[in-house]
Amino acid sequence: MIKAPTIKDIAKRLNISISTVSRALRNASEVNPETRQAVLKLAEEINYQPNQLALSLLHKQTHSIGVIVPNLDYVLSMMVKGIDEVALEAGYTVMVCQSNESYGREIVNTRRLMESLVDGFIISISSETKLVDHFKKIQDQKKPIVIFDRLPTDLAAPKIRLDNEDGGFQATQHLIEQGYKRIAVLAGPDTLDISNKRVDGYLKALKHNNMRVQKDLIIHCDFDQDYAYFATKELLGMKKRPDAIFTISDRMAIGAMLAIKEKGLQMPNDIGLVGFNNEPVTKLLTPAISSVDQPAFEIGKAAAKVFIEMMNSDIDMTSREIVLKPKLFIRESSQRLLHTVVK
Amino acid sequence: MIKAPTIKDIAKRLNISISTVSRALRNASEVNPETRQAVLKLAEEINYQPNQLALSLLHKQTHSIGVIVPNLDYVLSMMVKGIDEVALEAGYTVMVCQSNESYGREIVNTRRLMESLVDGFIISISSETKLVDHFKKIQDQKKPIVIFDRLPTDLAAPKIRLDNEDGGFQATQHLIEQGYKRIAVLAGPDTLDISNKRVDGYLKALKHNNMRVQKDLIIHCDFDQDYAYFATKELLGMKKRPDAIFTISDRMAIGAMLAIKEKGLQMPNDIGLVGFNNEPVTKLLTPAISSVDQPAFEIGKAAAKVFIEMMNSDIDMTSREIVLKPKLFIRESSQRLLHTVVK
DNA sequence: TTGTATGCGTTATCAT
DNA sequence: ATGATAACGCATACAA
Repeated sequence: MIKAPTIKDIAKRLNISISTVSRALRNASEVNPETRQAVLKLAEEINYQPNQLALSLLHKQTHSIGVIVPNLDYVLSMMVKGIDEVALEAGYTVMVCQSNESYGREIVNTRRLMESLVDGFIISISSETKLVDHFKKIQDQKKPIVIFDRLPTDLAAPKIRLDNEDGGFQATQHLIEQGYKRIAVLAGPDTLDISNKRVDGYLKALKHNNMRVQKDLIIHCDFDQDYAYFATKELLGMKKRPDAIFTISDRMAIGAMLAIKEKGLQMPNDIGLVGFNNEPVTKLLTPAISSVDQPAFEIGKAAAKVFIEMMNSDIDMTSREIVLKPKLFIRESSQRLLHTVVK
Repeated sequence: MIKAPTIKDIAKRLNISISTVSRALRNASEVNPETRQAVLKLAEEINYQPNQLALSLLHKQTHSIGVIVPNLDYVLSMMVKGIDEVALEAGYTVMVCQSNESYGREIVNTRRLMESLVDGFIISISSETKLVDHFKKIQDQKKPIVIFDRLPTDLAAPKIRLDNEDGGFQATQHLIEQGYKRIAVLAGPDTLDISNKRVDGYLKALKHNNMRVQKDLIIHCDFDQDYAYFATKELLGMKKRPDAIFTISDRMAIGAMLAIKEKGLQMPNDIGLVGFNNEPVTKLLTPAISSVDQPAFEIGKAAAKVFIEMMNSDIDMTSREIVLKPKLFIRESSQRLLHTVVK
């Protein structure tokens, strides 16, 4: 390992002081033009790169953001892309760590990022995470945290999220308008707010239409496709089976779809199906699956913008909450009326 | 911003020297047990965290790896997961940056990561990248680079990759065995080795079966689904249209599939289709698409392992090349014989 | 057992 | 216009 050249090396070879070199390099204050030229030339020659570690130590800033996400599925990777976009623009480098939906892993990631380098965090929590002490420790060190997508309870930090309740409402309302009467919902883990909010929207839609809520049509399970498959099999085995299913992710919708096909039921006539996330795959399946689209890229961008703002100002933003609207894309799996009922 | 506590603070409050504090904290050498207890207690109390920046500056190591990928699609995000797994285990933090298939962006990412923090790089190049000067600069600074997935020409670095030629061969050989006679290939950008190698495999299979190569059945286009769609439309408009298509990604296979369906052709009878990557979606489509699976997670793990090895030893590994084997998954889109011909 | 001094690479302050 | 020096937080060789 040959040591990278430093200003000291330049100073030595040019027989001038390191302060002069430093100044010449940064075009600061008064430096003899000839001296500067010489410095610049030599720097170029030996491929001098300032040591950012030293600078960071000096300025107590690394210009990097730690992003912790539970996974890198379609939606989250779009969100990360959004974060990346804005961060890069603002001169920040993004470090992405996956918690793999594990609380322990999330703690490790947090510590590693925290210990070392980042100026702050943009976080979407794992499905296992209930306690947020590891995040509070970050804040104890006065580093900013922005929360996006999945919200923990009990953390004073700006939040950027989808209007999940509205998403659940739109999906359910649509199914109701299509004449479905017994609508089941495959919800995710009940530890997650995105899960619960979408169910809230579902409940709200039922209420809005004076429909009765049936507890046994609300299934909490993992986000996993397989879980959804088995849960759907159960649902379809009921004496009075549901005639529509709203799943809070497209992965789950696919699991449900497999179970439905296996049972020999036709979508949308025998049963309706609406997913969530609007993954590209929904368009490609037969039948194409209706799905609630979320502006993932925009959510990521918004999160990064708030982060940058926090870094650049001292005003308290912990109560800031930005809510973006979802949009339902109606496809074959749920459209059994040619003309949607307009109310 | 309240300043984070340092050993200096501890030393001051305990009226001892910072070196003693330092030693007590790290259980190093001889320290009076009482002194140590006091230090540990206070450190705990004020939530002391060592400043890794200072340590990094001292040791010239950050224990972080810069990973640059063109995007975070299914395969690459699996690979990154593999890298993450091994890196975490070895005490490294992974910084992921996306180049978005842009040469310029890749340079920026490289510089940012390089300038600041990482001990080395694990890289898959963008489709635009032809020159690798920005990578050579890294090596000039004696930081290790491991290349995975997509290989640049002209860079002396260990490489972990799929046997792409074998993948292309398997796919084509299978189509031939199914009796397809005019097999087209939708190749990716001809700047990418993964693209060219898969085509090489295609050519090899044709030759192996004494079939004639037809230049106009080899189409180079973007990895994009839309490009594949239009390219397929062209192919199907030919006087003597192909009776099978091998696409070097599943995204492209989907584009091809849409064009095929639009034309009213049936898979696998009228036309066969084989994709690449074995994305989960291939199983779900109608018909399910045959696809060449790559051990993405394993490739990522292997890349990280080599990286760690490079960090821990001085032996030259630049000529090391690890090649993992793909595996064809045969599904409806290409299987028109009930029993595969065994040769 | 503990303290002092130096260095990691850089910038900023104060002299010269 | 330029140089010397302190400081950032820590580890360590050396001195006591």
